[in-house]
Amino acid sequence: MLTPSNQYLQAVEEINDYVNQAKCRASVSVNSEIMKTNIFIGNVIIRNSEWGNKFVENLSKDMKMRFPSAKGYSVRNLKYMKKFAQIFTEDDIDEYGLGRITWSHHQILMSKVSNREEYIWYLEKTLEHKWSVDDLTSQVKSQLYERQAVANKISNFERRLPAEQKDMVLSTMKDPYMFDFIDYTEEMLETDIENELVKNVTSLLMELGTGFAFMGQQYHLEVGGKDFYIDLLFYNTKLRCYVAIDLKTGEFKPEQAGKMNFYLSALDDLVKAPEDNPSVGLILCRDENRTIAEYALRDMSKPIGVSEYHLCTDLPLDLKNALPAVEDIRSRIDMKK
DNA sequence: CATTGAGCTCGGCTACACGA
DNA sequence: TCGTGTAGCCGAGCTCAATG
Repeated sequence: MLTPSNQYLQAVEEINDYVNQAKCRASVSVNSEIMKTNIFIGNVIIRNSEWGNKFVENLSKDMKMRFPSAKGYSVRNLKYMKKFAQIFTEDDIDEYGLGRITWSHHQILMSKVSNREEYIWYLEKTLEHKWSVDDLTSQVKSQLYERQAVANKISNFERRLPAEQKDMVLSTMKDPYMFDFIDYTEEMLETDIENELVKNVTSLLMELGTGFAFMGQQYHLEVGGKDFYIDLLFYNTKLRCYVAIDLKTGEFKPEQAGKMNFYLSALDDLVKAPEDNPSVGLILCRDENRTIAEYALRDMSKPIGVSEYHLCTDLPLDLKNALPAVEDIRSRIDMKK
């Protein structure tokens, strides 16, 4: 076989890119037409349905009779169309790229998100991170919007990071973080929680957000002949910087900010490459005292943020009591044997 | 060819809203 | 107040494409 020349490979690549883009444009345009149709049907429903006239139910039956092979005329779906038309107009399809996510994504957003701004925020995140319907469902359930977009986060990023990095870091940071994937018991120490997080590193990275790569647990730094260890160290490929995480089981204490400041100085000197952005620190605690945290961060020279994290046991007490105990379930299983 | 995952549609259950 | 309509939530089952 002939060795393909660079020019040949380039030509193949060029065609490949064009075809892929064309496929993508075609599916977006087909999907946009579906959205357009859904808004149209939705508007017809809005105009005609009155309380008690069973318009949606009858329409569903008739459409199914007229188009026996067509799907999507269930009562439930017609109601989604009605809701869709109440939220968006035809012009919004292009403006917000409504055709770039599937109807199932829209169903999730319609059923779980009440305000339009939040809806559009999730839509943009879905496109950005290429979330599947299930990904989107779990992100909406974890109230990502409240935690990431509207949360009043505690940090000194505003003053300690260059403008172009600041916004990206702030939009990456969450408050609180949800570590509900680990099995928490009351007697667990910081290191136990940390070990559990590392054990479930896939879930941890998912919760931290896109671009995070795990560098190590108890990351070793040697300064002035002494050993120091960073709880968890990550590199974020989008932010192009190291992210050091310090995990605390109690409430936030001011000295933790000083310690983090020291770690970040060491990290910037010893590990950071010249082309990397300044390293960022994140102190995670069970309870953030906003006033203390804001004071403590004010005079730190390095960019540091403070967030709370929640574990699965942070359930309201009455809910916790309503759940059966492990022994309870076990005894019932034994009974069945 | 079997398996797996994503997307899609549907129906059951339930709580709430409406109006006679 | 009560019967009926509406909407939300969740799981089942299906298709289709990718993968080994």
